[in-house]
Amino acid sequence: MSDFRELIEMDKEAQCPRQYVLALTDTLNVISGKWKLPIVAALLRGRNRFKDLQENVEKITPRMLSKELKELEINGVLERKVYNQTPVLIEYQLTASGKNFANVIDAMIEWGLEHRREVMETGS
Amino acid sequence: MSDFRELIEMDKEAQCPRQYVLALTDTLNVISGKWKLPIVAALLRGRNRFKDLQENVEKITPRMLSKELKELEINGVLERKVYNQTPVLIEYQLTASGKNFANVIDAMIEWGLEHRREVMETGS
DNA sequence: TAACCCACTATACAAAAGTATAGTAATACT
DNA sequence: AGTATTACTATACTTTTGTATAGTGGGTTA
Repeated sequence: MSDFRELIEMDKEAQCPRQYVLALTDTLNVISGKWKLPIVAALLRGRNRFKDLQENVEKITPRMLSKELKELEINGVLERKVYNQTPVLIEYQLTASGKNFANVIDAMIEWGLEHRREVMETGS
Repeated sequence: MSDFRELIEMDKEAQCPRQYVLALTDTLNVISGKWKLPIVAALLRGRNRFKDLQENVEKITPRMLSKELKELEINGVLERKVYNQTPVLIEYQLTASGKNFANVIDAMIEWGLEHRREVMETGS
């Protein structure tokens, strides 16, 4: 049985263990806001230069892109790599964790699809 | 192979299918903001009256609780049930979809735990 | 040497989200 | 009659988040 479901079966008065709350908070840091998820998705699909991201994440301004990339870097989701060629090449690459985030996106998509089926059926 | 990973393997220039985007958006509607996830978590653990939620979701004001419950109801995540007893009893119960949301929370906790292990190891 | 591309940064502003505090309406309890 | 409980609502405010628009600095190309 999974982590959280296990918890649900526990004593109703018990608190959620601190490490689970921290883990959830970390995950929310990658999801929260308008842009982080689209950026991570774009990087999963291989667009990794600043300009590529500007083009592929619809209507994001350079200010927001810059800001979000910094936060994702701080949170260990991606790495900024500078290649000292001429012209200089800067790439944003997902870390191992960043790549694993596909699992979360997947769970989200699956829930969303199933939810739509449910809503259809029950007519709410 | 999972929905999204499958996509990553596809043509890099292809767009994300619309239904996946919609599904993701639905899921984000349950996650976004400061309070929805704690409320859903509390309901999964069985606290389902307004007052219970006020006590169990730390520091939420009645205004926010009311607002979030309405949105979650509109999105088909929970149902508001009025029992015409005296005194009247009002319960908020997760729908089937709402209960399934434990899967997403689970994926999030798992990613968060694994991410912390990764960050420890690589020392970033 | 002028225009162009890349990768941003700066400033000001607008909109969305959340907080603080108080109040309401229905019923029950003493 | 007065206090308590449940389930909220109303108003005003602050904070956070995101937008618009312009500009910078290094290099490259014509």
